[in-house]
Amino acid sequence: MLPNSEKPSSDCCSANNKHVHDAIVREIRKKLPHDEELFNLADLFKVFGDTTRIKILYALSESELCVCAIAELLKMTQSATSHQLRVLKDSGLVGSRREGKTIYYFLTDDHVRSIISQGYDHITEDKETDND
Amino acid sequence: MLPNSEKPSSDCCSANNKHVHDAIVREIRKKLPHDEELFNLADLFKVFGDTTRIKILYALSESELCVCAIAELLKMTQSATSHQLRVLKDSGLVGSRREGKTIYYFLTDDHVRSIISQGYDHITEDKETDND
DNA sequence: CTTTCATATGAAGATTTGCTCATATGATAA
DNA sequence: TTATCATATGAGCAAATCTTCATATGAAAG
Repeated sequence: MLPNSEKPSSDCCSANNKHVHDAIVREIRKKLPHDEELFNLADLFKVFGDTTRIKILYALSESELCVCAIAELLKMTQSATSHQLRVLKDSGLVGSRREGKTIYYFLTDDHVRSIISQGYDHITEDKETDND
Repeated sequence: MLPNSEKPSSDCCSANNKHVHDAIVREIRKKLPHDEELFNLADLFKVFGDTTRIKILYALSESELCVCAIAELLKMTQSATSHQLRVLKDSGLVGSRREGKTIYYFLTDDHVRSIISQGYDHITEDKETDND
């Protein structure tokens, strides 16, 4: 939290009063990560932001799987599955391993499990925030 | 992990061999959360999957802020900011509080901080997974 | 080599998303 | 009440996204 002297003031936003919260804005801007990092962060979460991919990640957290098993699990085309696996692999969340003609996918680290787990905690808490 | 008897077999996917991994698929399907939960989970992460919203969440993790302060911080329109705040509020990640004409937004719980923090950990690890 | 099988990929179409613009709402001041 | 200020919201457009279809690649079997 910011020191008291910089607490938001209620008269704000009119052209001549804009400087009132300029101080706070500057203060917070200093603390924000750089745009590139924020962009990468958003990009990472974007990967989690799709039901198909979440399902794949969940499945892979149980066992490594070949593409056709995943496709069958998702009841989706092999093609669609493969496209999504590419997204997951590009993001570094999953890796792959060849065994003959088959290619197995697996989670590369435990961040995936913990991120999903935190998200799961959030949605399973039925906490209503009725601030209107 | 699945018991050894259910480990993926390398001959899979041909029409007559499909049953080979049917057992694994069934096993994993039992362990997956219901579609609705997975959908909600993806929806939650979708909220984090945008640079603007990540920036807002990061900012609010420092201090509650009024809309115009956030808009100024993001160098974005008041309208665009307000639209995104609505998304954040609908997802339950932020709440709002009125003080005169001004409306202050704030984080509703610490899941936001921990989820972002986990994501940040992931992207700042320069771990190359070169499994092709 | 040729065929088959498991997977990958490019193009295309439908849907979703994030911003802008104009306007609405709701609280305060005059 | 009327004017003003902070914020909210609906419509519309451009860009991103996800799936399908057709086809390409690459390994193993014949």
